Amino acid sequence: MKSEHPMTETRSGESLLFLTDEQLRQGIEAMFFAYRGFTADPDLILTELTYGRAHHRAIHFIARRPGTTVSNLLNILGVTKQSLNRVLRTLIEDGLVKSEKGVADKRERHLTLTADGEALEQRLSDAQRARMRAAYRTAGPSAVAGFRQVLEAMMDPELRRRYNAMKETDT
Amino acid sequence: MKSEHPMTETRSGESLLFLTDEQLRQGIEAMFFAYRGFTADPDLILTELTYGRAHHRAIHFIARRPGTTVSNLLNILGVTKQSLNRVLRTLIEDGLVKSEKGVADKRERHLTLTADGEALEQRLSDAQRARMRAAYRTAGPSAVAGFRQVLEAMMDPELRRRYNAMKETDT
DNA sequence: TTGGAATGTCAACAAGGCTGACGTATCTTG
DNA sequence: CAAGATACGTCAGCCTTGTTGACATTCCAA
Repeated sequence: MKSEHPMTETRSGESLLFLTDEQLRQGIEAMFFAYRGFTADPDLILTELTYGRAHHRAIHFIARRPGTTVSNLLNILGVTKQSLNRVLRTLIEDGLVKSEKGVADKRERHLTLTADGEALEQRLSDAQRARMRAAYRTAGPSAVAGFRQVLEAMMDPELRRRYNAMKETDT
Repeated sequence: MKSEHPMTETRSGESLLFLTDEQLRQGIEAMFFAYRGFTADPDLILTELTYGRAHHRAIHFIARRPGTTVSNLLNILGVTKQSLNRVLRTLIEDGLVKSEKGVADKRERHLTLTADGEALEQRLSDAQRARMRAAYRTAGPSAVAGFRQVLEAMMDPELRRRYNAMKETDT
């Protein structure tokens, strides 16, 4: 079970090299280390404001879908409403997010960023995009395409659906 | 600033499409959603054992580097020794990890998995690899190469160094 | 009019980060 | 050999962010 020759090829010329346990393990570690880098820059900004990643996530998706409802946000973020509510409350108190009763359905709360909220969102996403941009530049366009394909294939179906819905409906 | 034509090409035929803010934002969201999938399967197993991701990370890197020291693990994981120690203590108490005084340097503790620890490590990494393998199959070999390139470019230099060191020295 | 959906909120708890302070072996170096 | 540095463990306390459970309010829709 230990060392099947790594250069084994199948009939159709499709390499199996990248499916060895060792290759998969390297992919796993790459995800682990890369995710640390992915969050490192925004985290610095958030810490100095005594916010956390949860605040960032809320701000990100409110920015992406201005006027979104609480329950929609709950579905995207995959946390309990109590957890989200704690974060939203501080953001609203601090004047970064505005919560407005729905017009069609007055039970719903529609969330939007205030001017201050947008300013912070810009700071955070600029920081995060800078690293992403550098990585994209280093790796090149075709690597980026592959990167996106693998990530998408790794998502749970329901989240993949949401992810693609987010892409399609352009703001 | 809003809608530069997305198909703009530069002199060398290098597409800038993948560097637009919108493309970068999609990459950011892809990372977010994919990481959820990435951790979902091991999390299920861990929860039923009343362990968390912190335990998984420790187990993973001890498995990868049997006999590694506490301080090496601290550097890889990027947490405080108090935090790591809390996790290690439970793993040792539960008989999954063995901690032994160093021979050359008796201050050091060398960590290895017990048979039970290896069994759990197998369960966890099988679950995580299954999803990774499926994603790799779906996306194909060249996508996988790109995936790895972008992730590596996204890491902090110090972590990239550790990541590559981990690859080179084959167990 | 009534059931259920959407939302908010209180309380209590746990995991897993963090800092700070200390203690104890054990190396290493002057 | 003495003194300082290093590796590790641990106690205490704090924070964020997740959880469950219970309950109130508002309002849509059948």
